[in-house]
Amino acid sequence: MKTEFTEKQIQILEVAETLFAENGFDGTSIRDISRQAEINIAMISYYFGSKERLLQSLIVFRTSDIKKQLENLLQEEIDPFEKVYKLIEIYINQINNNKGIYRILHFELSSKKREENLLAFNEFRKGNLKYLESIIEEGQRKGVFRKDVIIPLITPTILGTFFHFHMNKTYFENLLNLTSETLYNNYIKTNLTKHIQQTIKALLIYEN
Amino acid sequence: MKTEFTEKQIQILEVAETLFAENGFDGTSIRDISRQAEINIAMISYYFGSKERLLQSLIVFRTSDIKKQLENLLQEEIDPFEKVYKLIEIYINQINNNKGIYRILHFELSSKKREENLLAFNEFRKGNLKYLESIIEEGQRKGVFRKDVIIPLITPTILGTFFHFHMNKTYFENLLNLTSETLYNNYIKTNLTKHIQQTIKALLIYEN
DNA sequence: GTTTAAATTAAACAGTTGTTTAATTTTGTT
DNA sequence: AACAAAATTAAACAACTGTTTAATTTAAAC
Repeated sequence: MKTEFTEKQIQILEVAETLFAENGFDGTSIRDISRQAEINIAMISYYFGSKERLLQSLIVFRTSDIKKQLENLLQEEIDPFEKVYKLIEIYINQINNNKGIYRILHFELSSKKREENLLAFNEFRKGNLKYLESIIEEGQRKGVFRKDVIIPLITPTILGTFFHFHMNKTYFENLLNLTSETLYNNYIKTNLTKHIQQTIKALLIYEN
Repeated sequence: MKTEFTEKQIQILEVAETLFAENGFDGTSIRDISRQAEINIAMISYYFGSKERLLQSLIVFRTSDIKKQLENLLQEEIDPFEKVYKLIEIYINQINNNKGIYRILHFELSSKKREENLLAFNEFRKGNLKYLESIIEEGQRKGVFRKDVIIPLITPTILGTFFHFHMNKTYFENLLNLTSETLYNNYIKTNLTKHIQQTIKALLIYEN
């Protein structure tokens, strides 16, 4: 799989990202993409081979630097609480800044139809889980976290909360009076992030 | 909108539910549906008017009894913790028993393309939020819950955690060695439900 | 300036899409 | 049995799907 792209290819990828995110993979035709990217239909097959492989290129193009960020976090000499807080911040920022591709990943890759294309992404996720595990185990060794947390279920709570909020954007904009894009993004960066951090902290500390 | 359906219509709705859930709305053709339901293509237009209205009928057909369950819960004379626990159980059971339609709702109704069809479902959600609010406010009055929880963000944590787990079924089956459908469902009913209950309880109690 | 490769194009390809038609069969009522 | 309404059918509709073709234009190398 190629990992570098020309300007023209990036132009196509960016249009594809927008349209896939808005209308889904099946809901977007390569004619829609070529029209909006102002290129000939044949260029998509010419550059990427097929519509399916265009999606795969898009995934490679966008999911790259979160791994680096997590590696850096692991090295930092801060207490476990701070680390968990920062981990949550990294996740939310990363997804929030790449809403398009994560919406696509969330949608298209969770359907049975396209499970085969999932393998590389699964490895990515398992890697991320390793980082979370080592942070939590460090906190457990230091005696500040509970010992009976089910670590693999923490990710669904972090990401699930965020996704559920974001996937129901219109509903929450309406409910919380977030009348502009800025207000919406601010709400995510402050209230929602804080809510998730608070939730995970409480879960890691509270003994039943 | 019709709310009662004949046997033949239900047969079509059930096939549509399965296929929409598996392949998405755009990924399913009315020929796929008619083939699997063993009826003529024209019958779908004849009964439902269009493919779009078939989806709307399906939503009406499936999202009906959770409201009743929540109303009954509200009347019960049990302490706030128990009520929250039961609320979470009701949600998870309801979604778990109607995986198909909730997958469709989660996917199709969160795309910009179909936001117009969402109005009725939004009312349904706002109603559900009212029930949650009254349970939590009761707990706050009785002095057992924190006062600064953002109630509208609790639903994303409950539903988001569950959805994220379920939407990534293959990944978690693999990760947690849930080698059969029974094991997977048991894990949801025990571990995942408990994790969510524990998380929300911790959030409602723990003071920073 | 000529040659060669890369980029771009319009057109055609063979299928599939959702919907409608008009004809036929089945069902229920009298 | 005769009639009307409802259910079902195959066929056709025009529009759209992803992909490929062969011809043309552009760019790079010499």
